[in-house]
Amino acid sequence: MTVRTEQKERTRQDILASATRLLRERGIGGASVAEVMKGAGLTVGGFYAHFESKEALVSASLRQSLRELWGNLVAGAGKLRGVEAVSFVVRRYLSRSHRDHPGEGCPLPAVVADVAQAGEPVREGLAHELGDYADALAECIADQSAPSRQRALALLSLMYGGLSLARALKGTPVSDEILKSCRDFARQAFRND
Amino acid sequence: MTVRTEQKERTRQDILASATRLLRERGIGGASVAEVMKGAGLTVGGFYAHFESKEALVSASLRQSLRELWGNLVAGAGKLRGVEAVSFVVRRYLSRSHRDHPGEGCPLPAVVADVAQAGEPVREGLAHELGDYADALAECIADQSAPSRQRALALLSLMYGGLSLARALKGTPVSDEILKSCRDFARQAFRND
DNA sequence: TGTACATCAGTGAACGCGCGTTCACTGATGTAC
DNA sequence: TGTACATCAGTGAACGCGCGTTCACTGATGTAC
Repeated sequence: MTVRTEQKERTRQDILASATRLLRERGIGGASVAEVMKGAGLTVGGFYAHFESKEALVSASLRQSLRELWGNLVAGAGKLRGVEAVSFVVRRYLSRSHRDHPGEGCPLPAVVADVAQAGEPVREGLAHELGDYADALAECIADQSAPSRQRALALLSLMYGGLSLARALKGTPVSDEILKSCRDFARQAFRND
Repeated sequence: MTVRTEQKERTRQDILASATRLLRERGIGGASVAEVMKGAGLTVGGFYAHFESKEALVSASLRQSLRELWGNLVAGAGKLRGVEAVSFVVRRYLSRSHRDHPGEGCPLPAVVADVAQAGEPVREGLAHELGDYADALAECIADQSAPSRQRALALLSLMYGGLSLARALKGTPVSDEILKSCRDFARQAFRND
């Protein structure tokens, strides 16, 4: 019994991992159920024994990968505070490496436009989560002054926007320019904190 | 002869206008050729007499609506310079009204993710155009110091990012927070210019 | 230990649907004489 | 001015395709006696 359910849980995680990679690389439309299952070494028919629908899969994948990415980012900053924490975070998030490997990075650029079209529950879920990341980031980037959720939200928007545009313009000189400009802009804004 | 071609050109503009509205509201996937034609009061079959493919339509629509939006934005700032120009631009672009009426606003949030998946020509086209807007914006937001394309690119990323996230979270308190945070962040960053 | 049965994770063909694109056709407009 | 023909913008049915989802089935694993 437990052996069976353990095996099934492992399979579920395989599907989730495959979905997460494909979602980040190609977006919701580009990650078909059949390809997700293929990526997990399975065939399409078995999918609905693990998830109620594609929407449920997307929702689960998004929550997990967002939490992982932003958790790592804030944890990675460690004891750094103020402009040093900002510098660390943008150097990682707004890096050419992050731009060039969407499959292992932030899922937001691939899904935000679709979320805007999605139902209220999805949007509320993401809102709640982004709020949490903003609070964590606020504490991390605060120095002498009090943590500012407002400035964290703006920094988050700048990072997301810069990465998304840089990816859309990948292969052109402007793409690199955008990454660098956003990194510098963020550092400068937090310099006198 | 000219009467015929004039009529046809007018029809082409109708199709383009319908496409532009649908593209901004629903993105590339959500704007089917049939619906675009219906929006122009036509039926689907006639489409290919005006555009070579859906991709060509998207490309033409994107170019036109981007140019219109950013042209208006910079022109609207008029003689304002420095932080006052920044303030004007973000008050317009990062407004609740802009967030709530995608059909008449910036097309970037609806298409950027798809552009990242598109071919090199599309990406290069957008890169060239964004570079131009950045240069125009740089001149507009410069004060005593020299125009800085770098800071314009970062401001552009912040605006795009903030609007996109605010739209994805529409209907939640975080959405309003993001708009305000980004406006304030931009103004503060250009205050000592 | 061996046999008969129950369970259930995963298979793969099939479904209905909407998409981009094609094409034979229509009918109003313009041209030739 | 009137008639026969040519042009061509737009119609609407049809195509092939990939999608999300369903379902009858398979075969390995676990249970009962």
